[in-house]
Amino acid sequence: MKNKRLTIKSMADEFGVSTATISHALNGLPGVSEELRSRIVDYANKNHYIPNTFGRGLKGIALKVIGIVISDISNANYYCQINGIESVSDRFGYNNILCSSDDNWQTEAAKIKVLIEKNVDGMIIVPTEYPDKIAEKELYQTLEASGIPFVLMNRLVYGRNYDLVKTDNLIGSEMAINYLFQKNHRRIIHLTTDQNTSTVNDRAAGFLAAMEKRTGHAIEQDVYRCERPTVDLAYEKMIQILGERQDFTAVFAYNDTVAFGAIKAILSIGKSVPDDISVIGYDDNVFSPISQVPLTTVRQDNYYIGEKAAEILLDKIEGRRKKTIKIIINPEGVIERSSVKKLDIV
Amino acid sequence: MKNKRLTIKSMADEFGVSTATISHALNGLPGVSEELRSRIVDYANKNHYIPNTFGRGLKGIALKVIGIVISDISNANYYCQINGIESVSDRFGYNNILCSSDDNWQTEAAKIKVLIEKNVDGMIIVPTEYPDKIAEKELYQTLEASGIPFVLMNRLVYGRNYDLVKTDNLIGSEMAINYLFQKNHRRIIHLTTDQNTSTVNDRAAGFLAAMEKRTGHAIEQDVYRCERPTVDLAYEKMIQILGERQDFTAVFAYNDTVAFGAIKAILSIGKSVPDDISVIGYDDNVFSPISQVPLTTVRQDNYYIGEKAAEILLDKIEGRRKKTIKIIINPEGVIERSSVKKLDIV
DNA sequence: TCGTATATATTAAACGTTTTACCTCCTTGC
DNA sequence: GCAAGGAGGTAAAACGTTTAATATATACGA
Repeated sequence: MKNKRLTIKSMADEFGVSTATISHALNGLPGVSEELRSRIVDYANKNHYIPNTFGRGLKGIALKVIGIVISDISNANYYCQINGIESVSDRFGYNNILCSSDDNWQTEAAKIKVLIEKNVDGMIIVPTEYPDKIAEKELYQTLEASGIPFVLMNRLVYGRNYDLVKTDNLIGSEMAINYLFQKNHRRIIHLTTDQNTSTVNDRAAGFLAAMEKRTGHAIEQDVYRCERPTVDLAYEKMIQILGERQDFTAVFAYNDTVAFGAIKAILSIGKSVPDDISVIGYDDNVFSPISQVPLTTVRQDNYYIGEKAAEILLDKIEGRRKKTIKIIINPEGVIERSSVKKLDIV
Repeated sequence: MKNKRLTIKSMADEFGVSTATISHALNGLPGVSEELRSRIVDYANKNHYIPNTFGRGLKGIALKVIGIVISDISNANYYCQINGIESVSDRFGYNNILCSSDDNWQTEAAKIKVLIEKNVDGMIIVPTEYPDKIAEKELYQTLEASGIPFVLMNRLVYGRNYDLVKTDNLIGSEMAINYLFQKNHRRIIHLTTDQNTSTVNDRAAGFLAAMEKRTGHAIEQDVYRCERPTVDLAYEKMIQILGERQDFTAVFAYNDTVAFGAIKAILSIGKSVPDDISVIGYDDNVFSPISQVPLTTVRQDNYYIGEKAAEILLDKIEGRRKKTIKIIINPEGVIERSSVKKLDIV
């Protein structure tokens, strides 16, 4: 009893005309009388005709769909980026399909393959880390072989030269450190994660470079890593750090979520943020203004990043651009709230 | 120079055999010598062959894809539900495509139509409110005509009898009110939103019913609505309320995000939460434990909801279930944190 | 040696669309 | 009265895959 979907052929039978005529009528092509056309169109609407993608796709018609593969939908920042993407894809008449890789490379590879199979017209990918370099190579070869244009967002893939839109995390870190120095902090640690993404690495490298520049020597041991950037794992790591040393006055967190975990840990041992220890985050999460201690953090324009990525992708899809391009956007700066205290000069 | 994708036909030419042989080899069907099969399979792997969905789809082969249309990807709660869905769809070998309607009915209708066009095997939908009832009818007729099974999640569509998985928001509200009464609160207001979804309506109705039960009379005027459930809009509304009256001791918020806005407003006029005014939320957001005032809130098992929705959908897709089913899950209860104070008995 | 399996491969149709080339009628202008 | 052209339509191929039906060669048992 399964509802058989309306097809061009069935309508052709219904009207006693050829499939070509139905197709022409529905697509507004010449060669059909106005009278017949309107009868056909009315019938199609009344019966909720939706063209079969497979039939169309096989004819090589662009379906105007772009696939987005992000690393973690639970991260509120992506929401802005996705909005940015949607604003431009809407403008060009494209639809988006969103997949989350959950920062798992196997999931990512699977989702990308599904998108290739589904013949999306292009992809925007936030690449995850591949511990298995052969699998990574495999995936990108498949992607290239598919001929589907794609743009990387936020993170680059080491050793590969693809289109890319991201912020300059080195500069972002420098902004954070400069801000802390301005507030007279000198002993600063960086709490980040074990992931080997360019974002993580750049923010850590930026931290070390800025410390080097300011103090003449960067201390690798001041960089701490929790397994993944969650509140709970950051909390645990911070507890551990506080057990080992308390000679620092400020924590520069990899992102706001990590900062939340750090703050939770500091408060839990009876210390105050920012009176005892200052914390600065990165990303300007929606919750940062209303978190336990409203968070001072480095802000980047996520909406703009999404827009740019989509623009480049559409240029590629529609043949307006051939050469690969990398867009590196500067962070907007430090948003001041109340998690950093100005110290007296020592 | 666009990379032509590898096709069965091109491989048939390459090997000097028929397309049937290639297809059999690749699909592990009998009728091909082991020697030839392995040469073909090797060649396909080496050249990153990915079968063309359009060709397969046209043959009526299930692609094992389910479409998820949620109302708001920025809402962290959906993340758990999506995880629940993925856990079961993974188990059955299905992939997910995620779309966000942004709580906009036109967007929702557009995305659903794209999913129908793409011939997904099923959908899980968190339906938004349609001010235009004709458009709503239109959409659901199209959906039914498509023959694609779907399950509603979280919210029902008024006047329609579809498969559904949701929690009992009436009971959730009652839990919140009971908890507040236990803490000796008697004068309670409800801050919710203008949206006409079943979730909003049920939580408000639950509030009024519980108040009626406890006090003998429910006061419609104790229900306040901001336009949409965002921190900022809830903040504004709460500021306005506080300007009009301060005769209540507790606020029951529609969800945690609204609660955050309410708390922000109360603090901003120099009052304390919970010492002056208590606030209870709903949803148990990831940020609720670490918000400005750690939030006491009603918790529901979102992962389980996602799982159930996916299970029902897959039963429908694979023909194990015919009749429509509604699963109404009880909320887990109130999670106690520090935004509600126990009052002295008056 | 024949008939019969068996293994291996092919042919051709089918799925739903679009599109090119073609057909038939009717106007119109000369 | 006829050519040219337009309007309204059809036939058939093509896209990439799967699959039922069929073909061929080889091996085997009797």
